[in-house]
Amino acid sequence: MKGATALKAAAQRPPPHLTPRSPPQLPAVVTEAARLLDLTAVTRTLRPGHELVSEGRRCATVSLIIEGAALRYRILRDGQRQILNILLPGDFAGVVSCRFENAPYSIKTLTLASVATIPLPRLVGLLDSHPRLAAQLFWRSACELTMLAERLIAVGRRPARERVAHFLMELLVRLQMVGLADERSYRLPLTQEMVADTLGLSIPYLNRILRDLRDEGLVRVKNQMLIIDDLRELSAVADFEQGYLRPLSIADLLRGAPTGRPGIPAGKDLESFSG
Amino acid sequence: MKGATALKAAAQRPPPHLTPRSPPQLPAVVTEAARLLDLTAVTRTLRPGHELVSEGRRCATVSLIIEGAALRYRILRDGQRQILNILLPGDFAGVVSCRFENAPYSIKTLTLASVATIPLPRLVGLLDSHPRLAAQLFWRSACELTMLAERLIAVGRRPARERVAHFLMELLVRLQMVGLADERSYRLPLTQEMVADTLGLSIPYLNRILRDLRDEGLVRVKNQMLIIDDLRELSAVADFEQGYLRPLSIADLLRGAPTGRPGIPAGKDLESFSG
DNA sequence: CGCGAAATTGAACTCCGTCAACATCGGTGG
DNA sequence: CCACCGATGTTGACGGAGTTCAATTTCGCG
Repeated sequence: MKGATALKAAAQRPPPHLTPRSPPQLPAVVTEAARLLDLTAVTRTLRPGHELVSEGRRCATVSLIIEGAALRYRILRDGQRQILNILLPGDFAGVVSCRFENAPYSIKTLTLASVATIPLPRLVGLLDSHPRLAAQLFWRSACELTMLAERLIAVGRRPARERVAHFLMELLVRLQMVGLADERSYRLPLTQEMVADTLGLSIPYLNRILRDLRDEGLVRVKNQMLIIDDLRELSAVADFEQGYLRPLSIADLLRGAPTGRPGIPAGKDLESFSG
Repeated sequence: MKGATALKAAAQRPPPHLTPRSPPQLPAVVTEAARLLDLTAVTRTLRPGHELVSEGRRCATVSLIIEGAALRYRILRDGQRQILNILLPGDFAGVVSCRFENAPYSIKTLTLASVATIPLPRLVGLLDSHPRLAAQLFWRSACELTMLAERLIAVGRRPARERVAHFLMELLVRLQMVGLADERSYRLPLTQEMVADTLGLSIPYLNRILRDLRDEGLVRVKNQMLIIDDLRELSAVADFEQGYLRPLSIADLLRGAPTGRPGIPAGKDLESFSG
């Protein structure tokens, strides 16, 4: 699982967790950034629960998630937890945290995961020597900001029910984009506690909402599979507009208008980075 | 107010609104990014309420805030508003929105403001030709993400009172960093409605919290001046750690440990970008 | 089979939103 | 200089969305 070829290998091997329905593809990972990292990063396989970044400590590396998922979160003084985002294949962990003397957040693998880790000084060097990488990462950050903002909107102003529906829809689209979800279902390795901590809700209330949605025939959870029975309705309940997950290609930024349909984000950019 | 020298001029001229107490300084703005933008951007003076970015429309320019303040927000289907962040001098507006066919948010000037606007294609070109600019903007985005994340934590898991205190503290530090606040007071051109929409609270409840804080001798609002009477206590109530507003210098990222104290962020980087 | 984690449900409670009225303030026109 | 007016600030009463606490069940896994 170590070595410089792990990135490419990952694109051909089925992820052990977050098992895909369709042929296991990791589209976003095959890009300039990933290729460059590939040359200098050390790829490891980590068990679930491995702490990639520890709040309060210096974070000196950045990791690209190749397979599996991770959570970025903060524990408050009263013990409550706020999960900030869910990292999927193609996302970076540690970019945020490494800018501070003390990492403001923790990042922990949710599943068995393989990650490519690069020392911070080396990343800085890469940015210096590969201008296009820096620009790509910059533009990617805009998408990451969008996802966070959308979460803030949901937590700040959406009622709990809408919030849950929105979250489930976002996860569907994000997982679809990395080939880990089919048309209307995906594997959800999240406990209800995690979902509650993501959405700023209590566990019992989240559970009730989930039951309501199930009773109304919108979604079901079987094992860890989430099945959306009424996509249209769930999307309506969620007030979900998937546009914010579909950035224009960087090439399109050069023109006044986009070339192709924005629905297909050219599959060229990486996903997002966190931590 | 137009022309290529406006940026430098701004550093010597007192901002008409957001009046500074100490000598009017705009430290963060004097950097590589600002200098480069200076060459190609058009600097304008905008009245309060001018919409820099309109939700749902294509955003084809990015603007650097030189003087004044702006708000980035979303209006929900039921008419509610969530303010995502407050843009201060040194912040960019539109970086996020311009990545999408339809801008996901609106940005509106809060005060009289002067902004340097650059067409998106030109910015893309600059990133291409000036690698260090891209890297700087990339690292800046990490700070922007941190601020958003911190807001999400507050809205998701902090009780209203703590949330308000935290917000007031954050504003204090941010304004101090651009020379617009003194030791424990600043001018706050925000209505209570805006603060409520920032923190996901209702106006009456926010008002009550403000009254409580005032009755307890923690803060006062006179005219539009916010005066913190008990900084220690407010900070404690807020569970406020200002570290997340003080990134390491990019130079420090090259080493395992920082060179100077992180409390002084080398004053070299730009602030944040939004929209 | 048995154990700990996670899911589920109920009941009581409370933080915070909604609604509505009123006060205050800055500006504007007479 | 005063009357007026819309926007903002302030307060009270009430209700409800969501939390807390606690118990029970189910599930995953050894």
